[in-house]
Amino acid sequence: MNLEIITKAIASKGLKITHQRIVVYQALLASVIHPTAEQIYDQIKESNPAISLATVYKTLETFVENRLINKVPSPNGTMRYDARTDYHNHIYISNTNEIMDYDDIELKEILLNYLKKKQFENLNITDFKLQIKGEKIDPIKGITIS
Amino acid sequence: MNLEIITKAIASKGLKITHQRIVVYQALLASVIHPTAEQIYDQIKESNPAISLATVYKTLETFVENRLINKVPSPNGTMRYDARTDYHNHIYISNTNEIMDYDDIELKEILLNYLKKKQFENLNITDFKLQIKGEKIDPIKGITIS
DNA sequence: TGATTTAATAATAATTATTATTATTTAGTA
DNA sequence: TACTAAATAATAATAATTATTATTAAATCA
Repeated sequence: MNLEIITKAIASKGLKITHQRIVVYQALLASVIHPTAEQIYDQIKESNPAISLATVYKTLETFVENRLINKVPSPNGTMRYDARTDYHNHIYISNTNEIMDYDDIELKEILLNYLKKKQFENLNITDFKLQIKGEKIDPIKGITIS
Repeated sequence: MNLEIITKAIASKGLKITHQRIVVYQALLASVIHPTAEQIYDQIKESNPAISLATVYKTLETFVENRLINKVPSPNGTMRYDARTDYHNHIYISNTNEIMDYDDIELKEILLNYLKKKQFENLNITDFKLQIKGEKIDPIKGITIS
């Protein structure tokens, strides 16, 4: 991923460009599983052994506060992180513990339409998404993927 | 809530009827906020000071394993519990930290239709729900409810 | 550019939420 | 009623996350 894009994204939120932030953001952008803070830490520590786990947590929280990334609660209770901030949905895969993105403009339209039609008294809707839960099937053996 | 219904529900899963289980299940059924284990513990301990927090956790987990109740991950990372097992959606209210049920047959139909139409390769969908996030509005003052 | 200021980080302690352990108690059943 | 397996209380342990503080680095500005 382009380093310039990364530094610009961080700077655009008025945040200082630091090596740690670049590395954490880069790792999150490169991941497709919606990693935990610890998974990001494990991934970056080989090439950056000086970065501490607490810094990873702090950095991620800073990004979330500045709406550069999103937090995703997962069914097993640990927080996951998502570099995407545009509209999309998630599929939680229970047998691999992955969280995958699910994109479909049609779905977004359907949901927007639906919510517009309905009345929600005294409630200001700030977000909505279809949460799909499923299990990956090994096409040969059936559902046995760990 | 009817004690007989509660004991029957517990027994229907082949679980022993204990005072602790009755009290925990009763408290969950009576709650509309989708409480945490600790909130249930706080609520029941006045009339049942001998029940320990660990028992509340254990009891809830037993209920979840036996599909008598459901676990609901929340945006702030702590687990919430839900006595309902029939199809319904949730609205997470960020300014009060409540989780509310949202029921609509039409929505269920829309989503079922949609998912049936789409192809998900190598994925067995086990659950889906619309996750709505919002904030309660004080009709007089605007959004200021804590 | 170099000094200064302010924010960020590393190291680690502390906290919170949850799970595990084990001795004791209890529910279901013979 | 007594037996046996399961459940509970008390508490220790663990996992995930947050707080603290001394140190370091980035941005500002003279």
